Amino acid sequence: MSQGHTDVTVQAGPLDHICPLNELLDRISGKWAIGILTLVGDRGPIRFTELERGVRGISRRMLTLTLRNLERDGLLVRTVHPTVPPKVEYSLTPEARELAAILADLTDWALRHRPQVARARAEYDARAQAERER
Amino acid sequence: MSQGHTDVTVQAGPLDHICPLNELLDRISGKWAIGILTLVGDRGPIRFTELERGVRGISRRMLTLTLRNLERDGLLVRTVHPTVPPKVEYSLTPEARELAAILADLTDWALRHRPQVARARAEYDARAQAERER
DNA sequence: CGGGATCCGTGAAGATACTG
DNA sequence: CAGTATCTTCACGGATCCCG
Repeated sequence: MSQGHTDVTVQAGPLDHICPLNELLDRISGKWAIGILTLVGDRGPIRFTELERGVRGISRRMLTLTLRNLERDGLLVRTVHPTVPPKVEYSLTPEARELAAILADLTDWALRHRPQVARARAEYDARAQAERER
Repeated sequence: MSQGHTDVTVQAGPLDHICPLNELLDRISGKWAIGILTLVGDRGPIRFTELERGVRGISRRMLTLTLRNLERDGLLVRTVHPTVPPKVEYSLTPEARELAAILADLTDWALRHRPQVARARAEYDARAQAERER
């Protein structure tokens, strides 16, 4: 599964900080991109306000910015219906649908391992605390 | 690694819907976590300096910080060999191995779609430019 | 309704120097 | 070798107001 994928080390060309890992990170990092992609994937074509309600805690500004970036990268399609009041819908491009599937796996992983991670964190903090008191 | 606290209500209620998505993001966001997990997964037990060379562009400080966070979350195991000079090796925990497989899929996606994303970005920027000049 | 513009705080990340 | 310690910078993201 993790067989054929690329080497992170990429044999030392001086230009190789163009590593695709960082490009990927620029795409899905930020607090909101994954959540938005997931939601758009689940709810099909979805309106701005629906997204705003669906992604808990996001501000109008960050929703707009994240949508623009995803659109710019060719992951989202923005469709404007010239009605009044305006109606704008967002949907995934085919490539983004592939990505959304992987992100679903990620979310699944997070769900399954949530308790273990919480426990590990508590133990680590407890040990760190104990050492500080020695 | 979330910054400005969205600070959800302290009360436990129906509004307490803190989806695991954000927890996941805290875990793998940051510029370096994915790269490190991938590299540790590929190279098995790996030493600090090897990581420093393998992850291009990372500073000593950020490597340390990211390693500590991953260890704290129970994704990495840090093994100290009390030799001289010191030797420290990092390896994945079983849960992290699952995660690394998914991250490999992600990296794969990034590789496969790199050209399309670049093209989409160029087109978007061109259109934006054209509009600004109208 | 679906944004854009602006101001601002804060944490992520860089640079540099030192250490057991 | 494998880290700490400090200082600084920067851009992410929140809050607020405005607009077609």
